[in-house]
Amino acid sequence: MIRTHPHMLAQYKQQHPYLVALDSIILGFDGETLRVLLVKRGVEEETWSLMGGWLQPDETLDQAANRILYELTGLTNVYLEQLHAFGDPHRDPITRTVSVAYFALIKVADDESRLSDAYQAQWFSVYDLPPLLFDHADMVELSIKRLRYKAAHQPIGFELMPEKFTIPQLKKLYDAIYNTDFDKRNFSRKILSTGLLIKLDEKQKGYSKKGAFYYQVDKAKYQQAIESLLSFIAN
Amino acid sequence: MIRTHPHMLAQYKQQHPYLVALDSIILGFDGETLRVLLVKRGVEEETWSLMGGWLQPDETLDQAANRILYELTGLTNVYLEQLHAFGDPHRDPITRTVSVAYFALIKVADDESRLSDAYQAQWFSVYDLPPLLFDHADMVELSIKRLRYKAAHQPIGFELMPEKFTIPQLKKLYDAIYNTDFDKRNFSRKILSTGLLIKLDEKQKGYSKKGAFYYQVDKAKYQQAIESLLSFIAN
DNA sequence: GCAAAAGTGTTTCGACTACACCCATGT
DNA sequence: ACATGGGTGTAGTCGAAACACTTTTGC
Repeated sequence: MIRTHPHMLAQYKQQHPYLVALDSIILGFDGETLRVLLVKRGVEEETWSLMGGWLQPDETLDQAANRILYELTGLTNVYLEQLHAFGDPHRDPITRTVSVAYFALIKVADDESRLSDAYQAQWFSVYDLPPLLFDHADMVELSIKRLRYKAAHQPIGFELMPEKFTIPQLKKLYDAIYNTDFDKRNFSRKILSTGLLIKLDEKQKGYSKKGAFYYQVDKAKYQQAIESLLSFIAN
Repeated sequence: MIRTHPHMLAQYKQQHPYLVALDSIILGFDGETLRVLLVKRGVEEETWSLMGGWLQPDETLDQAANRILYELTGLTNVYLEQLHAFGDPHRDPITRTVSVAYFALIKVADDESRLSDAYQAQWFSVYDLPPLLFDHADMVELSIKRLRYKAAHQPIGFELMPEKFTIPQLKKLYDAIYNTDFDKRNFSRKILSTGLLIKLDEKQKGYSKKGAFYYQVDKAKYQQAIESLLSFIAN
C-alpha cells in the first residue's frame, strides 16, 4: 500500500502494527581486545543476546536506546548512535518485530562495577563470539564495520578510553579495531597532531619500567571537532 | 521494559505495537540542480511529502522500500540505501508511526516519462523546498549530508547520471552536490584516474560548439570497486 | 574570425609511509 | 648492567591543489 492523500485516515486503519525493539551493540576496550557486552538468554542453552528492549509509547528512539543502556549499565552520557533498522519478517520467530540497532562506545573502567546484576552480562571479544540470538551477529558485524569506518575519519576512539590514558594504550585500541599493528611513531605523530590531547604530568606506573605519560582529551576542542565534522558528515 | 529471559512470552504480550512506515528521499539530477521528488499532500494546502508507504507483513524493510519506489516510478534496480529510522512519538499526529527513511539515487532521464500519474509528483531543488509533511524536511537534510559524505569516499555520483554522460556534466553534478565549483582539470584527472570510465567515440551535440566526449561506466569495474569498499566501509 | 566550452600539464605543498636509535627505569 | 617498553626524527613518495593556455567548431 502506498501512502498518499486520498482517504488518508482510512489507510491508517488498514495497516498492521508491529512491535518495535531496540538493540544495543555495546562496545568496550579492556586494554587488549575490543569487546562487546552480551546478556545470557535462556537458562540452559548457550545463547547470548545483545542488550535490548521495547520502544515505549512516550519515547523517541534515541531516548529508548539511552534508557535501555542505563538500565543495564547505570551509565548516562554515553556515545550512542543509531546503526541500522533490521526488519526481516522472520527475524524474531515469536512476533514480527522491527529492531532499531544502536551502537554504544563505553569506557570499560567507568562501567565495570556498575553492571546490573539483574542481567547476566559478560564481555566477549568481538573476534570470538558465542552463538547469538536472532540476527544479532549481523548487528555486531555491522557495528564493527561502522566503528572502523568512523574511527578512520573521526577522533572517535577516545570514547572507548578511560579519562586518562597513554599513547601506547590508545595505539593498542586502534590495533584492536583494525586488527593490525600500527607504527608507533606515525601513530603518535598523527594523534598528537589533532591537538585534541593534553599531556599530563603524571606517568603510568607498573606496566612498563619507564612509564608512559598520561594524556586526557581536551573536551572543548573535542566537542568542536565533532561538531564541525557533523555539519559535513552523515549524521 | 528491558527485554531479557525470564517470562519472555509474557513480555511480548505487554508491548505496544506501532505502525511502521517507509519514506524515500528520491534524489535526481537534471543537469543543473540536485532535486528531490515530492508528492502533493492534501488537495488545497501547499504541503508536500516524501514518497512513503507502510510496511507489509511479508516484506523486509529493503523490499518494502523497493516496492514503494517501484509503484511511484516504475523503476527497479535503483540505488537505494537505508538512511535512518525516525521515531519521535509525535512525528505523525494521527498515529504513532516509526518511519524508516531510505534514500534513492535515480537517473532522471530514465524516469521522466514513467512517473506514475496516480501521484502528483514533482521535482524540487533540494536547496529550495516547499513546506514538507511531518519530519520530512529533516529526512531530506540528512540525506544530503549522507550523499555528500558518501560521494566524497565512493564513486556514487554515477548513480545519478544517465547511461552516457560527459565529464563536464559529471562535474556539474558534483558542483551541485557540494554547492561549489571544482577545478575542471583536477576534477577530470581525478575521475579518470579511477579507471571506471570508458570513453566513447561519440560527442555530445547541441550544448557546446566543440562538443564533449561521452563516457560510460565500466560496470564490471564499478561493481568490483563498490564491493571492495563495502567490505571495509559502513554498510 | 570570434565566442564559448572542451581539453590538457606543471609545480607546489602537505600528508602518509617506512624505517632505527636513544631514553628512563625497575629489577 | 640489562631488559623492557617509551619516545622521537628524517627521507622518500604520493596525492591534492593551484594555476593558464590551446583546440574545436557553430555562428
